[in-house]
Amino acid sequence: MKSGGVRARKPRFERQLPQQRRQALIEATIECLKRYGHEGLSIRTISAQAGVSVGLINHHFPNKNQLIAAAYRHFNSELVGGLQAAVERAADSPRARMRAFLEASFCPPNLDQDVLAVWVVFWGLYRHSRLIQRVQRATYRGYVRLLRGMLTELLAQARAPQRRRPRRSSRAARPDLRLAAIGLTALLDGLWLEWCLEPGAFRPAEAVALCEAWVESLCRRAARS
Amino acid sequence: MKSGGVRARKPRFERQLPQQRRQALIEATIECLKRYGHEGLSIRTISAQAGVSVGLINHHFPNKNQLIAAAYRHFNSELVGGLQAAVERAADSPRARMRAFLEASFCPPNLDQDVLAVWVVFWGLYRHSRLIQRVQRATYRGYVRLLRGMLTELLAQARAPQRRRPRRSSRAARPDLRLAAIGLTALLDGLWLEWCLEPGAFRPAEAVALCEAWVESLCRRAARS
DNA sequence: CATGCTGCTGTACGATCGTTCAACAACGTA
DNA sequence: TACGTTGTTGAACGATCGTACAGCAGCATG
Repeated sequence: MKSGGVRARKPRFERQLPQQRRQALIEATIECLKRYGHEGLSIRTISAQAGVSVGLINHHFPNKNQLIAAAYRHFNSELVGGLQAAVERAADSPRARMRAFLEASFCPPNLDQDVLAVWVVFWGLYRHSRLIQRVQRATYRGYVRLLRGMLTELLAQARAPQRRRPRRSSRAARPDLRLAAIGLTALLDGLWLEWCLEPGAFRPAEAVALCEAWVESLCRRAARS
Repeated sequence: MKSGGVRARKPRFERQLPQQRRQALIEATIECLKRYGHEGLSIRTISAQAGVSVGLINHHFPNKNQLIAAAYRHFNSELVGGLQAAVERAADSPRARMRAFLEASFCPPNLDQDVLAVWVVFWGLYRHSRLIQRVQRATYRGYVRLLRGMLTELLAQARAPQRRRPRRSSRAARPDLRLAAIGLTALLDGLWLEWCLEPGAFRPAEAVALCEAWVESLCRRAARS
């Protein structure tokens, strides 16, 4: 019994600001995806996870698909934001920034079997949901920009010591460099996928080493003009 | 009117052997996955696609999950079988066999957006279905054996010209070779994924070239003992 | 303490899901 | 032609889905 004679009746629910509640529902959605996969994507499962009633979701989101799209947007921007923060936290050298990027890619919370499971469910929705496609395009752009920015930094530095004035516009990368960039992305994604599927096969540091070796050979080729 | 006075009444359905019907249902399942994604995985959608009634599926399969697992098994073995056939069709040189493997990997019917969509749905089921996990383990083994076989062939040939008798057991590959094999798988899968997501980004032949360059540098390192 | 706004609850509804099963009918066989 | 086997149909069942909505109740305000 507390605070004198005042009735200590516990409220049956707590009102929250729409913004906070929306965020909680988004996080509950992702948690359900981690736990139950595609079957976790039901209004009742999500509302139970969030500790609210079934009706609340449609009070904050026009329909289920909008909630899922919002969760996808959140999940994407968490990834890109985390990588970007890691890069900005690193030293100023282009090589150190690339290393920070790679290490963040092969670290929790990104390197996680549950996280892969969530991605896979979202990818499964991609083909048949315009909402998901829109979110994908919007966030993937940030990822590509981040990675491409680091690569051009690196290549500019690799070329610089040899000749002061560039022979061509630096925007038009030579075809093998374009291919090498494509290969780096593929290697990165492939290693990430492989580790999540079979975490015992290799250590994260080894994945970083493989990617760095690729980048290094790329720089050597660039230096050879 | 045909064949004289005999009633030409069209039968309402055609009886088929269980084996044939099962196969037809499996193919209808995959077709539904290509068309409708995860939402295509319903008894009614699949039976409509196969042109049969809703009850027939449970006559040939104990339940829906068993049908899906059978479809997954079929899909997997089609992939591995196709790759294996391409390898065996190739010339006898290890390098030619590897090239055939890579070219088959970056060709229809494997290199297809619809096919990726089907894979993604299956992967989404993986975590929460023991049936799918069992099928995955059984078929993935064949894929790994095929790829590893070609790599050991290649490396054995690369080492042979230099020293006749191997210094160590050829089974215990040196750590960087093991890593390189992991990297090749990642590069292969990553490029495949990337192409399916964005078919315009590069040509299949370029993907083959990237993988072959990786294999070549791997052979060079092996030759250096 | 009374009032109003609105976040929130929870029942209800129609649609669709996987599965069951009794009846039907195609087709080999006698 | 009649029969028996069995592949096949399709209605029906209970469960669960997403959504709607009328009313409850938390909390700031006066």
